[in-house]
Amino acid sequence: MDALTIHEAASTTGWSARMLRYVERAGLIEPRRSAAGYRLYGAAELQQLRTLRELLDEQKMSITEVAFALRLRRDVELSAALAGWFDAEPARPADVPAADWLLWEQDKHQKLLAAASRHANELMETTT
Amino acid sequence: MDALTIHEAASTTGWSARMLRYVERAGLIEPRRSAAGYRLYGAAELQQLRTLRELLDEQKMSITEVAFALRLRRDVELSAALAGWFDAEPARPADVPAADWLLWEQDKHQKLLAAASRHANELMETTT
DNA sequence: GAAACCTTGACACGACCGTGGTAAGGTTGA
DNA sequence: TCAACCTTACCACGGTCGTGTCAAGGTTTC
Repeated sequence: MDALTIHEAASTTGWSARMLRYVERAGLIEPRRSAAGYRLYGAAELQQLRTLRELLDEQKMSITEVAFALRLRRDVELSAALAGWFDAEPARPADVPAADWLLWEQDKHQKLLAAASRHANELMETTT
Repeated sequence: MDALTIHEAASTTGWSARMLRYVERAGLIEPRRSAAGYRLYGAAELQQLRTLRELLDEQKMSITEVAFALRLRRDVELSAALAGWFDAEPARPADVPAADWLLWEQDKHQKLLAAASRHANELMETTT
């Protein structure tokens, strides 16, 4: 059997069944389903549920914030857009001549995109 | 003068003065202050305000989400904790022998931390 | 076939988010 | 000096988050 139903998983992890469904809808932990549609929590999911609780407590985060971090990690375009905004105006290094600014920016974004897609590829490889 | 007061900045960027204060409290755009405490928006801040609006629209994000992304980028411990959680259980590559798992994880985290602090250093250099 | 599970969907409710407004008071400039 | 700004600190209000509960119906087990 080696997989728990939702209330069993709830009582061994300290979450409520309601919250397990909520965590699933947030995209954080999606257990496999039985033929009839019952959620089946394996050892991996149980462990993730326990560490998720620690993560939320210790880092003072919310479930939606973890979900957003997940979105950030998956959506390369999004993280590139954010990185671009953060790295923009606030204090462009005075030693970079203004004419080179655009190129500098473009190069940085290029590197960032390359790194991001490299990471995405790694994920693909490890999960298949 | 070359710096705008809050209502001027508001009308040229399309935000409301109220929202400029809100964006500031979120830690996203913190204009310098005059001797009397008036907010002074320079060209950099105005540009960031305009691009922030595009960022929110195009990527369908909220101000608090951008604020969280900023926190992520600044708090290395936080991003390491998140990366650790994401990379944990879900599907550890079967080809990596279980005994090597811990080392593999540690190495990955080490690289991540190195990259993060490298990035932090870059930020330091460019902003000083 | 009945008890004890599971499913999704809905209502509820306090807390916070995104906004606007207003009040009480300090600053600036003609 | 006085109008037109600015500041912070509140009240308000619809929307979403985190959480519980309940209803209507399918599944598993004895």
